[in-house]
Amino acid sequence: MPTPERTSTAAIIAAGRDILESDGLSGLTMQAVAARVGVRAPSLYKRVRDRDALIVGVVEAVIDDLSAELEGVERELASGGGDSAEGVLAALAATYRGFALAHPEGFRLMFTASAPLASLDRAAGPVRRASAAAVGEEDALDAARLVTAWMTGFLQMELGGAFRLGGDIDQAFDYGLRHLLRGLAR
Amino acid sequence: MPTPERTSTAAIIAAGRDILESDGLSGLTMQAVAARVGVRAPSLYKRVRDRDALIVGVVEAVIDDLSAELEGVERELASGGGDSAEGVLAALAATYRGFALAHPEGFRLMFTASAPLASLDRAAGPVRRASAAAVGEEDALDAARLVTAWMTGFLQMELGGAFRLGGDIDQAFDYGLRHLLRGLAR
DNA sequence: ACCTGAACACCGTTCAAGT
DNA sequence: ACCTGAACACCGTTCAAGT
Repeated sequence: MPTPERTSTAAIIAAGRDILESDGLSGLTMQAVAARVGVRAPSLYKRVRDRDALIVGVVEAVIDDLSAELEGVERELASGGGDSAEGVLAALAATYRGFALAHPEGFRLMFTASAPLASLDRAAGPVRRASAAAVGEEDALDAARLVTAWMTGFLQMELGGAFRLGGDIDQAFDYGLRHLLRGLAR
Repeated sequence: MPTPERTSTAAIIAAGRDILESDGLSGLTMQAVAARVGVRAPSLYKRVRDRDALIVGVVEAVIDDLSAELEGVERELASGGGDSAEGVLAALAATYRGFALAHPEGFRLMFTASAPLASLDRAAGPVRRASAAAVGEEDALDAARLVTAWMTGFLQMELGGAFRLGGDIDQAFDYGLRHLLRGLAR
């Protein structure tokens, strides 16, 4: 006899994201997720293969959100017109940092759990296109990797508390961005 | 009646590092470490508070090794003389990358598990001093953070397979280093 | 003094049985 | 068709009992 579904994959992923941010990766247990969506842990296996697959789903959702934010900035600045490629890169960097500080656990997980290639590709698009505008198509990939690697490493360090030695973090971010763009200028 | 010790903290940490590199963090269990040093899991609690403390000990040992390598490069180039600050930074970056590729799990853990401040401070020394020589004392900390963040992010991405989209990774590293130094040049 | 078996709590996962 | 209790394997951790 058919029974109505009591939850959904989307609800499970959403619950996973909430729990991840509040309790960290170790708190992201099948039982915690099940309790939040109102079923027992074994029922989750109807929708996700195992805990690893759930984590990948969560990471994918996080990356999609980040992509949407970056694409939004890209669109705004394009429609406004008159923005230099450097200005676009600066805006993307600020957005990237804002996202990391707003979703620290999800951001860290992006580089721990292996996300689907398509997600990463989409997220890399805006910086990649702004880099092409700044340095030309030939060096675009290398330049985008330079910018992305710096942002990623900086935020990893900021979130991990590696900047405990002092100094102004906002200023360090600004210094890094300025000198990075200077190194890329043609 | 006193009994001779059958293991030591040093042996436990060393076993932890081996297991970490071969089986990853999830394989680093108390039982696996105990088996490797020849005791039962409960005996480990005589020397380490819990699994988290063991992980911190492993990370500290990894950072100390990295620090020693970086200091070795610093010493060599100083005694050789005639090396520009940029040359020293390039050599340190190559050493940093070599270490990450040789000990990928340990390297990743450096930014996941929170290491003691003193360890991080020591590891940051060589890049910090080379940066001071390159850009002057006032901007040294910001410049060192720019270089370190880029290296860290780049390697995090390389190890995590975020470069699956193609392109030559060695060339991307070289491109990044060159343009970074260009951005820092006075 | 150090080591161990036994025990407990907790988690991931499977599966037969319920509706 | 979906959900659940029961069960199993595995892990971290504690502790009384061994030597």
